[in-house]
Amino acid sequence: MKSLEKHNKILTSATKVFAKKGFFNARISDIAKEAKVADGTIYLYFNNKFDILISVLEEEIGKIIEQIQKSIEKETDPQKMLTIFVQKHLATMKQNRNLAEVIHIELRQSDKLVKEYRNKTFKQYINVISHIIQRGQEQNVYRKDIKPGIAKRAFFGALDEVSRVWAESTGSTYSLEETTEQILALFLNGMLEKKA
Amino acid sequence: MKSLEKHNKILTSATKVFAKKGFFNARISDIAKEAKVADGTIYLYFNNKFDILISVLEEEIGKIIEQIQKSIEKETDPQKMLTIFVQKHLATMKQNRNLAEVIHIELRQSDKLVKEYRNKTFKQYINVISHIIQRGQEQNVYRKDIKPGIAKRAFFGALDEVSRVWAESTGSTYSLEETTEQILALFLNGMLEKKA
Amino acid sequence: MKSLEKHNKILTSATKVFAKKGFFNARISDIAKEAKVADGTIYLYFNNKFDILISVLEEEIGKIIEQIQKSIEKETDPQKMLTIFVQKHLATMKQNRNLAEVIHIELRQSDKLVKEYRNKTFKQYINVISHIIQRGQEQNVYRKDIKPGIAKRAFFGALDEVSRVWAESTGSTYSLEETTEQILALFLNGMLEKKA
Amino acid sequence: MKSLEKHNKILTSATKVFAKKGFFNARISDIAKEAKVADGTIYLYFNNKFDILISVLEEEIGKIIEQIQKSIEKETDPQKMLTIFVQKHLATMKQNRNLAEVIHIELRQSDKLVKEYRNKTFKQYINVISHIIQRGQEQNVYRKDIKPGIAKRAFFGALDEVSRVWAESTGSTYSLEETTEQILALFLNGMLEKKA
DNA sequence: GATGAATGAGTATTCATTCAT
DNA sequence: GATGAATGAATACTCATTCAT
Repeated sequence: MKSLEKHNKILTSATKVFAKKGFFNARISDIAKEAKVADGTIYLYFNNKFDILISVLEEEIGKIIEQIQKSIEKETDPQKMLTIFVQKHLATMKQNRNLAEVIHIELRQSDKLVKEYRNKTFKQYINVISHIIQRGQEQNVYRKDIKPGIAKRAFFGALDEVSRVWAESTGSTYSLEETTEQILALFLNGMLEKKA
Repeated sequence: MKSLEKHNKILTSATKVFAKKGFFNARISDIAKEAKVADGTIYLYFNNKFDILISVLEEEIGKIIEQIQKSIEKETDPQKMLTIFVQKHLATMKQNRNLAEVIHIELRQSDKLVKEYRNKTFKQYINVISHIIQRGQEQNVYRKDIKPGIAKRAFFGALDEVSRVWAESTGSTYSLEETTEQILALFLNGMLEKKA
Repeated sequence: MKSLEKHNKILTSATKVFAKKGFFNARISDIAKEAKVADGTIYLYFNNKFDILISVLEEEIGKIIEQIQKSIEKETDPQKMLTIFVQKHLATMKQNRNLAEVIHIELRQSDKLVKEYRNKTFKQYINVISHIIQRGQEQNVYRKDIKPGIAKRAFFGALDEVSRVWAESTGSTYSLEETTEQILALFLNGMLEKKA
Repeated sequence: MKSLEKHNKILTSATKVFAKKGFFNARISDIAKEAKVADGTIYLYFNNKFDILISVLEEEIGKIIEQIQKSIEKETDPQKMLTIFVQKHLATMKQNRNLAEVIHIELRQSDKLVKEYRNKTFKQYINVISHIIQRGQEQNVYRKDIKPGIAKRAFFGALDEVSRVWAESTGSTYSLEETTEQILALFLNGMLEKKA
């Protein structure tokens, strides 16, 4: 049974096709061709077209979320945790353009199942940010008047939008290091010039 | 003119339907029913289904962008400009749930025409932010090491994500005033506790 | 709205196609072509392929059953009633070959819905026979040891099988009059030579 | 031979599945699962799905026909022959529900090959009846005005319909003995009360 | 202008059949 | 012989779009 190998091959192919055409414009035959299998073979591994999308979200994004969460758990210093979070998130998005595109586009779908997924696994990811902020506030590193519930969304939104440029642009853009540094500078110190 | 009235009625209905079902799951007959016209009537005002979406983006979002830009142009103080931008943006998104939903979801579409629109009108909107930052930097209000090209995206991303909560949530969330204040505090002063 | 006309046209065409190919081998496009409408048009009048079959059974057979029942209700003499029943049944079956074929073939389907129909409307038809027999027994016309519940089935089965020949055969067969006479003779007098 | 055993196992399983779901709704995998073999194994014993159906008709029904024909051949008295025919036919149908169901349903198929089979083997079976009647007429046991060509069909149709009840019903029905007796009484003596 | 019945291109999915192991 | 993963042809059904009224 070479099942797992083919399962992953289809998932990668689907990610590629979804990234290029979007879920609704993607054809099962496109994915099959990309994965070099017959159309029917796809249905040996997935229940239907939508199941493929959900699997991409669950499995592929799931892996990323897990990785990032793990690398943060080792740290205790909020500053370091936040830095790692930004670095890892942006690095992953820059690395895997197809997956980044799918996250940017398909995760927004108004479909009930997609929303369900978003509300389950994804919020968990965003909450990592608020936990870091809370810990930082307890340690008097972060300002107490910052509300973690709002800040976590602002922070994630910023990362998400910033990384979208990589997925959609073709030419050269800001580098990973530069972007990481700027985001951290922005959120940690703000834009205001410190008055003497 | 009766025509314009119907044109707008269809556009509003389409926005509502797109918000609820998403573009691909929306049926022309859904929009027709919502607008209380016959299916065929829609084709007297729009070329095709996609044209309706583009029109929603162009006209409805266009109006908003124009309004916000106008109210900012009157100001010269970067701090006030930024404050107005945040207030207006969030207020509009909270006011018009349907449109907010369409912006959140459909503006991400991988479709070529949608991307084209985004690259044209939308970037113009985002650039309002970078212009404000640049002006602030010239006036020594904002830090010079902040790169407006990255900051504008981070800023917009934050606003976008923060406002998404209103579109998708059913229960009570953070208020408009609270959110506006927090976003400004975050981006202007950063999260770091100012050491004495 | 020329709805009813087209509805019937599709129903007749479907009956013809079902008769020729059987339900499962019939293609929607076959029916559409036969009815000279587009494939999609069929779905304006029927929910799905199966609904067409059920409609043929319900509407077309329904009409026949109704007709036969009416012409019997006018009579009170069991002998005349039975004669009319046999005549009408066989005449109808000989007249409309396509419908006869569909009744013979598709009414046997193991499908749940078909069974449901059979159990509802069809039994009602068969029970006409047992009622006639009962009345005849009360009037001392028919033998009391005949059980109407079995006899009604034997009677119907005989008619059904006898009429199948017309639907399936291409050459000449027994005439309507001949067959009617024989069936009546058989069931009324039996095959046994009356001993003096 | 192990092969023959498996051949029969598949045939029995197919009969069961066909009886339950009907030929078109039956899946090869259903039959394979029922027979506890792999899907591919079936194709070592049969050419295709349709071949299985034909084989069920040919082999399974063939055996029954042969048995009944044999038990009749021993007799010379038309009355006894007819009695045996009815007894055996009904007994077999009541005994083997699955096969009875397949005969009732699938033998009606409009498929060319099925029709061919019916026209070949099956008519031979029905003709047993007409031969008995003819013999009875020669011996002055049966009335001369009965046309064996029509009567054989009426007779078979009656048996067929009467036995269908057993295949489809779940509750209690008329017993085998009762039904046999009634059918014979009906066809031999008719329904008419003998006037003194 | 407005209607909505009619159109027919387009596609996800099924499942009989094959064949490498 | 036996397996069951892989194949890909086949088709019911949908829905954007048209056009006669």
